[in-house]
Amino acid sequence: MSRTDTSRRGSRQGRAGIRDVAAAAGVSITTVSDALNGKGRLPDATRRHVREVAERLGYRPSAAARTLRTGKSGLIGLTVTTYGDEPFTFTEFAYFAEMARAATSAALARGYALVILPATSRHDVWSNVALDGTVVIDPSDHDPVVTELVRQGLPVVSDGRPAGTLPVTAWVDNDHEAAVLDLLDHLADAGARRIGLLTGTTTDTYTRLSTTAYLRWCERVGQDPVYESYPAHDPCAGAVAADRLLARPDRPDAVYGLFDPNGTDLLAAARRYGLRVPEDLLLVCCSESTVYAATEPPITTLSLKPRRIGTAVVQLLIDAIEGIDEGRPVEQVIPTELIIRTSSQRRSPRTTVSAPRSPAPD
Amino acid sequence: MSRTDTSRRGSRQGRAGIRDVAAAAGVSITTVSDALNGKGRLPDATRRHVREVAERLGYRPSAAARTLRTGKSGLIGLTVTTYGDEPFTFTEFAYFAEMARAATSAALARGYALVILPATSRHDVWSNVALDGTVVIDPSDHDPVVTELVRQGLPVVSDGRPAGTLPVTAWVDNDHEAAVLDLLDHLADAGARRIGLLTGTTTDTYTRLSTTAYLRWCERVGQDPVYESYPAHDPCAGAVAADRLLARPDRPDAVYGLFDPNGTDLLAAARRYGLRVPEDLLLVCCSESTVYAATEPPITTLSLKPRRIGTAVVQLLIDAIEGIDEGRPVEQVIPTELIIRTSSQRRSPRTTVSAPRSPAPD
DNA sequence: CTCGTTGACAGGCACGTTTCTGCATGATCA
DNA sequence: TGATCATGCAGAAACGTGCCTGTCAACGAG
Repeated sequence: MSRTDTSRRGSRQGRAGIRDVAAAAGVSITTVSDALNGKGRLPDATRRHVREVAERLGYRPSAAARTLRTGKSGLIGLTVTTYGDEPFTFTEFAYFAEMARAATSAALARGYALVILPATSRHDVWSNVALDGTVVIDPSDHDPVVTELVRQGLPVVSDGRPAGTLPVTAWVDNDHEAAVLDLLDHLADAGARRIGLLTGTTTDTYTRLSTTAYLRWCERVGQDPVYESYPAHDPCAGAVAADRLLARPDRPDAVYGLFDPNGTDLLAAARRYGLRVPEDLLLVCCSESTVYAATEPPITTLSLKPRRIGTAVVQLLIDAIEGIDEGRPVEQVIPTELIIRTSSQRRSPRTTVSAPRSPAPD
Repeated sequence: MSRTDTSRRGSRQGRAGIRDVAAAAGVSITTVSDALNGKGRLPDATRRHVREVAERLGYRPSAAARTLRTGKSGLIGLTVTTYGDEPFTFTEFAYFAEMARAATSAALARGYALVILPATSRHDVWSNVALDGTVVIDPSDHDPVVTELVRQGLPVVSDGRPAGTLPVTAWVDNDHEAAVLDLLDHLADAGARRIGLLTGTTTDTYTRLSTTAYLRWCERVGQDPVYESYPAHDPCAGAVAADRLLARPDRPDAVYGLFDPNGTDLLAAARRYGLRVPEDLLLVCCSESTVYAATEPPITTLSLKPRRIGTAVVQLLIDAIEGIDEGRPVEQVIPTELIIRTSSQRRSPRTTVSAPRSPAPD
């Protein structure tokens, strides 16, 4: 009758299926599957023969069918928070790029691929992709996306410790408080008497922890806090805030900027006010950019080691996916690195006779 | 008998399937599918009822099953060339980040998600993900990945015009030659007598087109070309090459750097040789970074408009996927933008007698 | 000679959708 | 009044794998 015969309709539109391979090799579908996946018990001769035929036909197994059958897609979501309607904010470019790069490499090495999914995506896109797990960057408190993912039984690993009771599978983060305290001590050692802070108005964990660490340090050494906040996702607001900070009557003689562009912004502001770096103003900012190695003067930066974070996050996630994380710790702290350059080091006290710069030509 | 009854094994592991929804709503599977997808002819009452039940059960359709059935996954590959074992080279950070950001947004707006897939990926990863199409950034001549994808019948759109006979579906690019010619004219207008070039040793299209445009311009105006090449993927080589360029006996009085970090590198080199910018040396580099707005002095940059490119590439690709590109052009040229800052503008010609700098103190 | 055992494969079900086809029911119309 | 048609839904066939369950031959042991 009209039963589905072996030839079907002849290799359907150019793409060869497992059936075609089986027919061409003169074996059954099971044998083909086993031969290609290294399972079952087949003599090497058969295995080789099947592989040859598959290669000749250009056979590529259907990812969808395999995913449907096995329940594993080999896909990992990379969720980035959004400001406005664009994914990942401008000030995090270097950090995000490095982190994503490392995460991509790490995932690839274990046979997984990354899918970029902004947190505020349309729901239909989220449900349209089969994920084995998700990496969430800096999840906000009680993130609905994370909650939904966990409810579906998917492992979720976050970059940045989760706020509140967010039920992530694991997380990776720096010890932001220790890093800030260290850095402030470094500035104080270099001779800073009053250290200012350029921080953000957002409530994310990084900003919050760094700022409270700063305030605690101030309290400990008995310095009045002097800081300016600005919306970090606005590319222009940083320059204005830097200017404001240096225009204050209680102008600091050292500044730490929490965000990547703060270094150039503060340097520009210092020039406007005729302040020499590092003689009159010590400067440190948190950045992954290498431009600060070539500025005049080179600026000391705090690196959060995004490469290591990206790698660690993916490893933890894949471990959870493959179920080999039972006894493993669910949180991992990556050390930061203070890259000390000219901007935070006072020369030997020869500066007493340095030529006077033009105060403020413009 | 042991026929598959309606209850099956009871909503299988927490995840509700379409069957469960059908049973709970007292309708057939077809009705559920039609109700949720807005197809078929159902009264609003039924549609609403089914949606309610689905919502109550927390039903999420299986992406894998849908993909298997429809042949569309809603996934777009984003292929980046790799140098070494890490995806996308360091010098392209800002460009890549902006481009990827725009591409992600554009894809999302049309219901697609992006999968990051380095070109040199293991083959098993490539075949393990069901793609509807792929964006390729700067494909090399006769790229095996592109060839393979096209052979599978998948649309491929490239950022950067394909070299040789690479069979891409469509491509988007800037008019690099026109951009360089424009930029050199701008430098000449600003008073440059001998313009140097900082270029790369790689053979990618961008480098090649830009360099030949430079050579053509030199020929046209009768200037001897003076340029240095370096491997652009090496983060340190740029500084060395910049230094070499300014150390030459036929030192240029204006330089265009093809890559993002060249601006700070050239600025640092200029300082080392005591050259004032722009008085003694005019500077332009190709970059998307905003740091050049705040350097001392601010540096003129050529922007390749990665946002527009990312958006255009994705639009073209999705048009091809959905088959609405029949009459459309398969190539699209995005205009560049020269962001003119202090580094390429000479003040009123008062510098005619600029003091001779110390040639090479170190 | 029979029986368990092992190797080498084939049959067929299930994964969870989408969608084509088909079957009722009532309304419309010649 | 029977034929035509739109409506509202159900059945079931795919989609291409992976894998569980058989079958059949060969073979050594009792």
